[in-house]
Order: sequence, then structure tokens, then C-alpha cells
Amino acid sequence: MNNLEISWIFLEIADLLEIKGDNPFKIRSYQQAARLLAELDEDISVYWANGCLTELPGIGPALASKIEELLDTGQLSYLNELRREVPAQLRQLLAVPGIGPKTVHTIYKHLGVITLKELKAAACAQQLRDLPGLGTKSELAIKHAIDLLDSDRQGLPLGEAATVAYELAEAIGQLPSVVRIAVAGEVRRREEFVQEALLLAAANLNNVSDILTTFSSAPYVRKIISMEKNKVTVLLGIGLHVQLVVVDPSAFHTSLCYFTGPLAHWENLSLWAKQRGFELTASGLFSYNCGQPLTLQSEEELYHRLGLMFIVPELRSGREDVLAAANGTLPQVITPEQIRGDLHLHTNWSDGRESIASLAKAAAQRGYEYIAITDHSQSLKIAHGLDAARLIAQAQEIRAVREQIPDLLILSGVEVDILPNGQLDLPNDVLSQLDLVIASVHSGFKQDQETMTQRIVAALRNPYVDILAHPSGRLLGRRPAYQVDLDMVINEAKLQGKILEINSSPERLDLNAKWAAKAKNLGVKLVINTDAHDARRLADIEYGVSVARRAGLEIGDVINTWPMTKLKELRKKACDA
DNA sequence: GCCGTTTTCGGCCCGACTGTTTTCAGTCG
Repeated sequence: MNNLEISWIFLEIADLLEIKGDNPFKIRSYQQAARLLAELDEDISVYWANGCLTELPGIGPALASKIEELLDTGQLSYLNELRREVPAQLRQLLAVPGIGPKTVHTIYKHLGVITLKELKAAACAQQLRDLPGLGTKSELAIKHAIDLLDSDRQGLPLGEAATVAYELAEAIGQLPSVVRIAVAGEVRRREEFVQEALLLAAANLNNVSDILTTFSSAPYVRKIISMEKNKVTVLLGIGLHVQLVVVDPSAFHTSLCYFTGPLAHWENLSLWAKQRGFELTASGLFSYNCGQPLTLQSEEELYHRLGLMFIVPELRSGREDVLAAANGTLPQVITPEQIRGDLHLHTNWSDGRESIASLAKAAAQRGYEYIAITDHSQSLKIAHGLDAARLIAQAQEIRAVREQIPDLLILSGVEVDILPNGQLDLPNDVLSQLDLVIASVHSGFKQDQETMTQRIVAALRNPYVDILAHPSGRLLGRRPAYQVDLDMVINEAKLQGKILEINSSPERLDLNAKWAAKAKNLGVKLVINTDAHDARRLADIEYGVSVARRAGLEIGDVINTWPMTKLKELRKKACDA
């Protein structure tokens, strides 16, 4: 049982307690402990062994004893009791926007509904409208929300799947018999949702059964779905299927390409190879002339041998990508190393969790040239949004930190709320004093498309706004995008010379690749930001870069691959316009 | 559940919106 697994268990307890209607502060304790565990660098068993579990902030005697029981027995009697009281499957109902714990409780108590499917059936049968506290409007809203979830949700959001996939890969990679390990499939292609994570290991095939057995008993694994001679599929506690395939080292690079997929890409690649006198299979690239497999040093070499530019996984689709690789017309996609700074960051001045200084140091360590501190504005009460006076005070602190870290340019910015009427949450005379203004929507998500679009367009017309953050407002698997005409938004951004954000948080990935590509085609510039609320999340930039790659963005399209001098010119041009 | 210059009990992040009430509970960010 490792940190993340215990973290998931605490999250389950928190959900079940919520549905039960338990003390909200007790629930928060479990949630905070879950977060602590998920982010703890050291293995929790080390704290246990040293008898210092309760020295961790938020871990008291009750939580410590639960952690002990989990580490000791792999079980938790308290959770088992809770599950008897509250079916764990009810948790999935919490994912429906508009349904909270109380409503789940009501629906379960009166109708015995447990699954999403049953909930939808109950809504269709008009059984929800008669429940206490619910009516026809709620019933319709719930039905609508489930429909949106149905069409949106196919698997686990990328961020959750990738975290576990890479951790499992690292563990397998440490086995002495494993020569190479890679994450392939949907995770490698950075699909927004992952149905099955795929790990590929290269090893001497005499050792396969040991590797498969070790993997099957790894942390996270709940049960083995299938086991064959060189592969095993398991189901993780988090609900994700993971397949591990072991191949001979000589077949690693072709197998990696095959298992990265998608199938249409592989088929077109094989066809292309055949037309050029090769046979391409997962086990190797063969020349018809000699019949021997060619020795490949990398997946890149496979593409080059076929006379193609290397196609990054994010761009692999079917026929067009192979043709573009042949014609040399693939975009020169950007890499995480080309990102020079992060322009959307939160600190403990609002709802971030670190000081300006510690975030700035972490950014400097990543080699960034610049960052922008962009905390929330005043109306976002829960996030302790900043009013004008606190922004001025924050600017002072930023100036002080600049002196400590002279190599990093720290911009004084804000993420100002676009209020439901299209006004910004801070007056222009305040915005005009800042180095960077990000605008975004955090309220009134249910406005109709016309109202929402005009609201955002109004914000883009404000001369002091530089960037529109997370333009669609979606949260993957949790909240659909609000109703907005993004074509109009992109057009307005073009007109006003404003920058659209690709929000890298794996919960958002917003804009997505489709809209980012549309923006690029209209000549609108984009920025890849993390929206990080602590230093650890600066690493999320990689997800945003993947969105940009899938969209075919190049250096010229993404402003935070530019040096600051060029950025300033862009800003000046927009202000003069 | 945790925590403590409020120290063994009482506080713990807050306000708007919505749909359901007929004065407010539930949800959300």
C-alpha cells in the first residue's frame, strides 16, 4: 500500500461520509490528508517506521491509526464498515454536475438508486421530481447532465491515468531483467481520456513470467483481468485497466510504435513501408531484399528508414500524418524545453499554496526566464481574491522577491474575473498598473450562449486584458464547457490582438487541440500556462505542450516560447491597437 | 477529523445562485 493508494482510500471515505451527511470538517480532514499523501515525496511507511506520522500537518491520532492499519494489513475496517452503510458505487453520482452529497443521499434513500444508469432511468421515468427538495427543473437538469457525461466520458482523465502509468513503468523498469520500459498507447498519445494504459517492456523472454507476476502484485492492482505468455492486463483500484506487454529487446522500437497506435496510424505506416520494399510488423522492420530485420536504435530511426519525418505521438492519426511526414510538411512541433516562462500562477495571496518566493525559486530551477504572478481578483471570495489594495501590497512583495532572484523576471499580474455582466472585477486604473492581465470566467456558468459569448467578447475588448484563460471552462469528466461560441471568441481575440490560453492543468486542457488549431489558423497567438497553485504543478506544462503539439502549433504561435523583449512588443502593439 | 497566543472545547474559507421552499437547503467555485 503506497501513498497514492492510501490517498484514494481517504478520498473514498470523504465521499462516503459526505453522502452519509457526516460532519463537514471531519470530511475536510480526510480530504486534506488525501492531498498531503498524494503530494508527499517520502514514502509514508518511512514516517510510520519512525513513529512520526502525527508530525505531518493534518494527521492526528485517528488518521495515523488508520494509516497504520492500512500499511500493516492492507485493509481498513472503518472503510469496510462505511461501505456496508453506503454503497461505494454511489460516489459516481457525485460526478454529475448539480448533484451533491445531499441529493445523492435523498435519491438513494427514496429510490434505492446506486448507479448512473439507474439514475438516468429514474430521471426518464420522472421519479426524481417527486422527491423532497427536487422538482421538474432539477430532474431535467440531472438528465441533461448525465447525457453530457455519457458523451464526454470514456475512461479516466489523462492526468490521473498518466500519473499511475508512469509510476508503474518506473517500478517495472527497475527490475534487473527489464532492459527498457516505456508508456505507450493513449497515455503516450496524450489522449484526454484513457481507457487502457499500456506499458511496454523489453526483456529477455526467459524472464517474462517473473516480470508479469511482479507487475500483477504491484501496488494499485485490484485484480488480474487476463494473463498470456508475454502480457498481462490488470484492473487498478482507481478503475483503470493497465496492460503490460513484454517483448524481445530487438523488437522494442517497432513494438513501441505499434502499441502507441492508433491502429489507423500503424496500418498506414505498414502500408507505406510495404510500398517501399519493407515489411513492418510489431516484431521488426524487414527488408524484402535481405529478409533480415533491420537493427533500429530508436523509434525515430524507424520513421527515418521509411523516408519519413518523425511523427510525434500526439500527431499520429491515420493517413494524413504519414503523407505530411513524407512531404516534409509536418509542423515543427514545440517541446517542453522551449517554454521560457509560465504566465498564469497562483500564490498564497489567493488560493495558491506557496509564497511568491518559493514559487519563483521553483520556476527559476526549471530554467524559466520569466513568470507572472496572477492571483484571483476580489469577487472570488473562496479563493481570497485580491482587491486593489492587496494587489498593491503584493506588487511590493514581488519587487522584493525580484531582488532575491535577479535571473528571473517576475511580472505582477492578476487573473481578473469576468463578471456575469461582462464587466471586469477590477477597475481599469488598477489593471493598467499591472504587467499582465489574465481574464477568465469563474461564475455564472449557466448563462446562455449569446450572453456568455458577449460577456467574454466584452472582456477581450478591454484594452488592459492580455490573455483569456481557460476559454471553454470545462473540467475533464466533471464539468462540460459552458455554452460559448468559441469561433466568435477567437475572432474577437484576433481583432483585439489578444492571446488565448492553453491551460495545461490535466483537469482542464483548455483550449483543446481542435480550438487551438483554429486559433492558430486565424493567426491568433496562444500561451501555454499551468495555472499552478503550487510549485509541483509547474510540471503540468508538459500536458499543455502536448495539446499544442496535437494542434500543430509552432514556436511562432506560442508566446511563452519567446524572449521577454518580443513579448513586450506584442503587448505594446495590442495596447496601441 | 485536526488544532491550539481561542489550549482540551469550539472553530475550522465564504458568498452567490438556483430551485425549491414559503423562508431556505443544496451546490458550486
